Amino acid sequence: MTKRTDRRADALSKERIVAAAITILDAGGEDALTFRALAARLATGSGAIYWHVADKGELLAAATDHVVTRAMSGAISGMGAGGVEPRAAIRTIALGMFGAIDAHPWVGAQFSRAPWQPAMLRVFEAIGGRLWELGVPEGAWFNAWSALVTYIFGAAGQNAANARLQAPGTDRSAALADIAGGWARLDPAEYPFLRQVAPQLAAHDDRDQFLAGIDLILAGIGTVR
Amino acid sequence: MTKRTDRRADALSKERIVAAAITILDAGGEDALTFRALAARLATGSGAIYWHVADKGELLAAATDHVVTRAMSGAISGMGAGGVEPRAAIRTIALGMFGAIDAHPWVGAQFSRAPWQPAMLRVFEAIGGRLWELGVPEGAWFNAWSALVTYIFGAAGQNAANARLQAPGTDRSAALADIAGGWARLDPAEYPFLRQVAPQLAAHDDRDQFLAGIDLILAGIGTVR
DNA sequence: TGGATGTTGGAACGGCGTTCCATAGATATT
DNA sequence: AATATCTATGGAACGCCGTTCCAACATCCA
Repeated sequence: MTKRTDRRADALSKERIVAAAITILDAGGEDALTFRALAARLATGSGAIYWHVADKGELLAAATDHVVTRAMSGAISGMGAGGVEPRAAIRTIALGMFGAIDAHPWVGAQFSRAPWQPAMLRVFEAIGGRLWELGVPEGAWFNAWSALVTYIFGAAGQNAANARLQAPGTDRSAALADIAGGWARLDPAEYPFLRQVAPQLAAHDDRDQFLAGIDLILAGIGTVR
Repeated sequence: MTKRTDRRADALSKERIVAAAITILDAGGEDALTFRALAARLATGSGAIYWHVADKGELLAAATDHVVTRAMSGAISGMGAGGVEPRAAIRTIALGMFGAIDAHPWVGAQFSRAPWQPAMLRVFEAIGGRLWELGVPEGAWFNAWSALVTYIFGAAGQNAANARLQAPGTDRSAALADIAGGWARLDPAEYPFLRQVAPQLAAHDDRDQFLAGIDLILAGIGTVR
């Protein structure tokens, strides 16, 4: 019925459409993904795309799912067979998500629009499973899990947002130095703290910063006994 | 020059436009805010609005700034004059942001599009200042501050996203029970953790959950000495 | 009083997501 | 083998969006 033979060598399919969408998203961000651009790239009409995909939301969800799935399997395979210390495993998983969103900033905005996606469940489970291994007491499972997951996706998403709103040409450290410079020039009476940490804002590494947050939460979880 | 007299009793102004925008956003979400709807509500044309506001981005930024400013002053006045335990103060500020985003879910999406807004700086400073009072060692200031701020805005934003994508009529607990039910029916071999915590997902309170995360991070910060 | 200047509001433009539909290719039926 | 049916295609058209343009009006200074 549906797929007895390929009627054309370049037949459309949801997979081909999602792949093209990811290419466009990576190249030009979320605004660049239009059904017209997609149709042009696939040498077809926009109507044909709607035969395989319900709407733009489903397309973005499918693209996100694809990226997250790849990142998760990459992180897991990177850990090899069992025996990894649970805290290290959590860091690896978190970094996997961070890296995926960093490489595909449009994914960051997508989390807020479609949580509970299948690929996300694997991430959720992976984090939760390691908390078990850590010996977190049962009463604290949900809170510990929720804090970690919230932080991971929140931080990665915010990082992607920063990347997204940066002018394409400019480099990150210059933009950051600009903001830090602004902080350093704030009123000392009203903003003593921001003035104080401005140099660290300018110098910080997003990845290290992200991991430091993970470690703080893990340390907090460690106090629950 | 600009404002010697009011030429009309109902003269347009950025304040009136922003107020109308907030009303529309609260009533119908981000999609409902269009320049046509805004013009209709203000009984004018879309062109007139552009005389006071550069574009939709500036309008959303101004609306966000307004809401955050109000929430912050509310949180601060709620604490009375000095002497509040720093951890309690941090919880109050965090809850203020959480409440603001909960009441105006569209604000959640805005953070990612325009961080570094003036109102945000006050929040940033308030959190940082309390870390000082807590006696966090200087080397840990930036990490502790960053983790807290990231968590607060990430969690509040995700919570708003969940609220946003819920059908207007349906109630929260039913939707949550649906998702929890799905978790409970997952493959036990692949998703043991999610099956285990599904009941807690169904029963949890977003606010308590949010605060539990704050407390975990504060506990983690407490281990840095 | 008469330009100059600060505002207004509605028409128009290009682009978007989506729908519609005529049609071609593949399969099923006789 | 001929016909009918169904899957899949691609381009035109619809309504809405953000934004720009501009003719007209209100107010102010000379």
